[in-house]
Amino acid sequence: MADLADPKNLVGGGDTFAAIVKAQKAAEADLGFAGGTLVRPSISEQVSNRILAMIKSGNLKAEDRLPTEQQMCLAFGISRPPLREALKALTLMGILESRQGGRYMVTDLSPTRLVTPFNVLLSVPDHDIQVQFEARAVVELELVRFCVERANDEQRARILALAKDGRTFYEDPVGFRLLDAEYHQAINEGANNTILSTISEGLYNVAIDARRLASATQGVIDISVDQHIRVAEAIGAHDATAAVQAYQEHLDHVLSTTIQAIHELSE
Amino acid sequence: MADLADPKNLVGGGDTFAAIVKAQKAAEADLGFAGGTLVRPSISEQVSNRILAMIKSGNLKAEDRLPTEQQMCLAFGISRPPLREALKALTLMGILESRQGGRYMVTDLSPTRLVTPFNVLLSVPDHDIQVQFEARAVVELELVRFCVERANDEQRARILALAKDGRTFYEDPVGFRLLDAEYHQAINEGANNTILSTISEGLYNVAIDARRLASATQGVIDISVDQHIRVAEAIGAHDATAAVQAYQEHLDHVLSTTIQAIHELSE
DNA sequence: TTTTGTATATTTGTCAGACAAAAATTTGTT
DNA sequence: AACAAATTTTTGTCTGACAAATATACAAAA
Repeated sequence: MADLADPKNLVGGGDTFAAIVKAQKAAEADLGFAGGTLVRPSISEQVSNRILAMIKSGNLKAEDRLPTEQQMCLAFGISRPPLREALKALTLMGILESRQGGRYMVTDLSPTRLVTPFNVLLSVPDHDIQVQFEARAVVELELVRFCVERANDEQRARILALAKDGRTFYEDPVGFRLLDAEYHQAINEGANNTILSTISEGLYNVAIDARRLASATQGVIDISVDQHIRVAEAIGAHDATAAVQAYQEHLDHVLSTTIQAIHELSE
Repeated sequence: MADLADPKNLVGGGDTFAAIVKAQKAAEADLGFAGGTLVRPSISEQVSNRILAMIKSGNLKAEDRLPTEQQMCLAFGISRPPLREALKALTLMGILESRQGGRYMVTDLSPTRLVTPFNVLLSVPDHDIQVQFEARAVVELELVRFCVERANDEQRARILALAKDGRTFYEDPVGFRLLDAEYHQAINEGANNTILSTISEGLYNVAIDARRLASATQGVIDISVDQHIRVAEAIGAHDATAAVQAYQEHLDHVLSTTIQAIHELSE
């Protein structure tokens, strides 16, 4: 028990941090917590709500510059720490942005920024690969279908160009993953539904660790590139059925290689 | 160098992207990827991301207690203000909670809690609502289909019972919304895909403000109850086509009444 | 006149120490 | 052993200070 309180054992970074959490959980497992959440809002909470209210009411518009911290402290009648806690919270939510030496600014408030919470939703770990890919199939197949219906010629051309660029990366898994992300993003943009796109990106990021394994396997990239091109060509030809079918094959391929990579890892 | 970040410059050129990727990789290599060194964004943002990463990786689970601020300062090698900025940011996002004198804790991470801080900003124009319902249709129609395939008899019975219970609430909008949430959750459980269920719950909670408006309107609840029952009966009869069709009609109905309610509000 | 480089001032980022308020823990009493 | 009071711990807030990056003003050069 004493070692938990000893600061020397805590220095060194995140791994230590996680160890503390686990040790304390083990030590205090039986200490329950009553659910009575009766709290008066902290100053930082009030301030961030007031700033949000200003944005909602139009007193603060997108791209507006905020007063300096000093002025805001004076205006709200508080000190810097709680003010900064509020500003930082809004910054992390994608509502404000700041640069050292510069001033705080309201972002463009684009829908893409504001649907960020869905990415947090998906950050809850779910190690069931099948469930993950089933969810991806539901969301991404529909995105492909929308893309066939809605993408303009420029977007179609970009998707095809990105698909063909994949040939450059037959021997470069890291580069291919960057291209792959760009390719999927291009399809999402063509589908023109910000919420579904954000969900898709979240699912993609959840699966990225597994993908790192799979894409290092010989021959996986070639097949993926071919499938990307087939999907892109079907999108270019406005053929929804073919695009969806090709994308389904792609997902099946990624799923099977991912499972295989995981099995090989555990041997 | 700003042109590298501009997507437009990637459209036509076949291997433009390849060059950029290689340049980026070279730049990243120069920076040196010593995992422990924290340099680029502000400390509070880095700490926020590291805590989020711990949640994502499972090192921090829902309802876990965090170390004290002092211990975390030592663990991360930083001082209190930036640490508190990070903790407060996560608190306002509904990921952590704190009580003065107590300790920081991870919340239950329920979709409701995570979505609530954001839907202040998500409830504006018509086309956003269209996008929202389109996303709901994609996810929830597939959940209904899965539910038809996978739910056991007990789950089907529960769904039908909840649907019929709705008749009790013809004159009680508040009670009906509670029942409605339970009904949808029952379908989600029957579908047996945790990720899609989480997404569905998140979308449901984003729309709940608008729903409050709509469900206060005369005659809306009766129609919803009828549609709920039709969906439930189709699920009970293992008829996927009928269930999906009935649910689609339900979504269309909710969408139109929601838009109407918003329009009436702005007059 | 326009451009460019430099020096200054402003502003955010981070640190340190201190105290109040609320909760958690320990101690004392019955 | 159970309950109540006192002590300790922990978060919330304040003040002051300095470093780092940026914005600004100004002077010099084309």
